[in-house]
Amino acid sequence: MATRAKPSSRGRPSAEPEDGDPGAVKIATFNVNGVNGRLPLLLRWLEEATPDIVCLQELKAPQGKFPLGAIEAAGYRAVWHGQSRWNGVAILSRGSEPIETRRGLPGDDAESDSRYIEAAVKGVLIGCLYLPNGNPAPGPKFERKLDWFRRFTEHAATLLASGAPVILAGDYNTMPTDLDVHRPERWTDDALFRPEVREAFEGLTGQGWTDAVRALHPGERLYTFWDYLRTAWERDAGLRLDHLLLSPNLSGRLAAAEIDRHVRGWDHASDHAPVWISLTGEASSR
DNA sequence: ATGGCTATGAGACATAGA
Repeated sequence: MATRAKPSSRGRPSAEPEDGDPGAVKIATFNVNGVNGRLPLLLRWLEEATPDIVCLQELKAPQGKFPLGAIEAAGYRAVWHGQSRWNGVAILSRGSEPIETRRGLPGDDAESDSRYIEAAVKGVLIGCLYLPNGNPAPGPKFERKLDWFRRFTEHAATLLASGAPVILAGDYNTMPTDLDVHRPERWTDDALFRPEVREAFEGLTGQGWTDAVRALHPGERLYTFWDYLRTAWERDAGLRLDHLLLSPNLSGRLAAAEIDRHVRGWDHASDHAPVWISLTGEASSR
């Protein structure tokens, strides 16, 4: 391992919730950057972390090439929305069947990328998203990102109005604040950090959603992504792009929120690390 | 630093990622 990498400093292997709450639920999001190429690492992490619910992004696999057999052998059922070569999202549930409630956003058409899937899992509604990157900005790709963000925000409002307990988890391709960027002054014109995108994120959370990781780590510099280029991992030159947003009726159950940084240091890693939260069981509300 | 790396599917490279 290179000199300054600190994969275990904040990133000890994720543990079960330590409060002895039998109803606790652990929910994770992980941009795997290729679910088949990453399968051994994904299975290793699932066995170590034992999340109850997992949102995956960037499957980079068509619908028929999702590795369902290996996922089921690891104890998970799954729904997924594949696409050849790029994008692709999935929701995994340990020991129970996710009940798919939607694939794609309102306003998508037959040509749209596979970037959203939604399912009822273990008493919560899970929206799993992969928001467009948007670079280069400005330009048509950036406009498509903003349009996707706008339609997603409209859908999020509909979900809130339903009164259901909802978690919107995935790769938002958005650094919400300066604390989420290694060198913010270098990113001001980038599609991941431009004011329009940060404002879109603020508009979304302004509906009442809780950015779970930030809520439990205020003021802390946090990253979930480290580029393969320029020894970004070894220099800890990262970005926080992967977020779990909680509806107001879930925020009181938030018990832990962590980034499994050490997974980024494993051989053949994704450029993203898994991010997870745990919710207390409903019976043990505090 | 329009540089560097990694993934996919097609086809002996192109394209996207962030």
